[in-house]
Amino acid sequence: MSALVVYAGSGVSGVDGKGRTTIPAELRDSVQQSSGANSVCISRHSSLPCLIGFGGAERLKLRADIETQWQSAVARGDAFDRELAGIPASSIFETAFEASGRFVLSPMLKHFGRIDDRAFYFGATTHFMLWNPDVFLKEAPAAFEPVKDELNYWLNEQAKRGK
Amino acid sequence: MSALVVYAGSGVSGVDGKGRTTIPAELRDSVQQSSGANSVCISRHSSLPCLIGFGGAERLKLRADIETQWQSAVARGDAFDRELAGIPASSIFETAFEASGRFVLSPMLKHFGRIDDRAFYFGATTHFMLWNPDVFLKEAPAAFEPVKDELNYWLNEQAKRGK
DNA sequence: TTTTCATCCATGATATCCCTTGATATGCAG
DNA sequence: CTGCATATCAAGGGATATCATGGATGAAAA
Repeated sequence: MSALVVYAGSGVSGVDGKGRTTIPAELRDSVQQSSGANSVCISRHSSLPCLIGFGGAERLKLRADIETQWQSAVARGDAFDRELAGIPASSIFETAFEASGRFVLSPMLKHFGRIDDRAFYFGATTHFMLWNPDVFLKEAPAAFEPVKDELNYWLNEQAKRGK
Repeated sequence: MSALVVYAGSGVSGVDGKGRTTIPAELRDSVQQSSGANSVCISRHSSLPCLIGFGGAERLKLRADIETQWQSAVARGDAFDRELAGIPASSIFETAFEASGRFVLSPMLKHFGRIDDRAFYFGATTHFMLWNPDVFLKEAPAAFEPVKDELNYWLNEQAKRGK
């Protein structure tokens, strides 16, 4: 484990009545390499109405980063509240996914990620994001403009194949 | 791997019903030398209706760069948004090609690159470009004028050989 | 018992791999 | 230079694996 991986690729996946959703294959491979197992970490985004996901190595990295921030703050003589800094990472949920890449989105994650019956997955190099497609098109910041093109492509494809 | 190479040479290659296309031999050698493997990165161009390509493992380098930037930002006490920094690299697609140099252009890349049943490849030193021949002749900026001559040469050759 | 939840199996559609083929390029001997 | 054998090229086709998803099974909780 602990390999440096790249999260890339995108796709729209369904979310069924049980909250089950499938991570697109390309992203799933990255998550597996990062975790060394069939396990994915999902977390609320700190400011945007979406979820973020990554493998186990990234989670450990977040922990290590806090130590680094603390040490360099001390070295500069700045204040750094390690307790506060650790709170965001505490809402990361790690769940197992089956061989097919499918896992259960808890009702709470669905709530905070505003996920309904479809999820738009896309890699962002160091992690991946999970949006409600409608919310993404309407509310994602300008920096995501090229990714909106991708989503529109997928929605078009799905429409062509009859829903 | 990771050698400094020059992408040069040009050619027109077919794109079959499965989206399969062959990188011309000369360019393929550069890609192999650059990546040390049978892997190529393809990406949308940021402003032109074409695709750009280069050796594989480039994405991994971008990820490593982001980590480096993050670390030095932390050391200086600066802010660094790792999430946003990862977005541009997310639209680079890495794919393996077979020994013959053939790989699959995903439907999405075909869409954004406006590729139909033929692809015009040409080296541009630091990378190579991939155009729909018709689009290239009609819409490429003036700077590509000399390259248009090359394309016309290839199209002439193909016409002579029937088809 | 009834419900809940995770694991396992089933399925149709699609993509990936590998072998083949015809055309062209290259090397070498006569 | 000519002729032939070999290597390499681009492209086609088909068996097989993988994808995403729907549903069934079975164990533990309510």
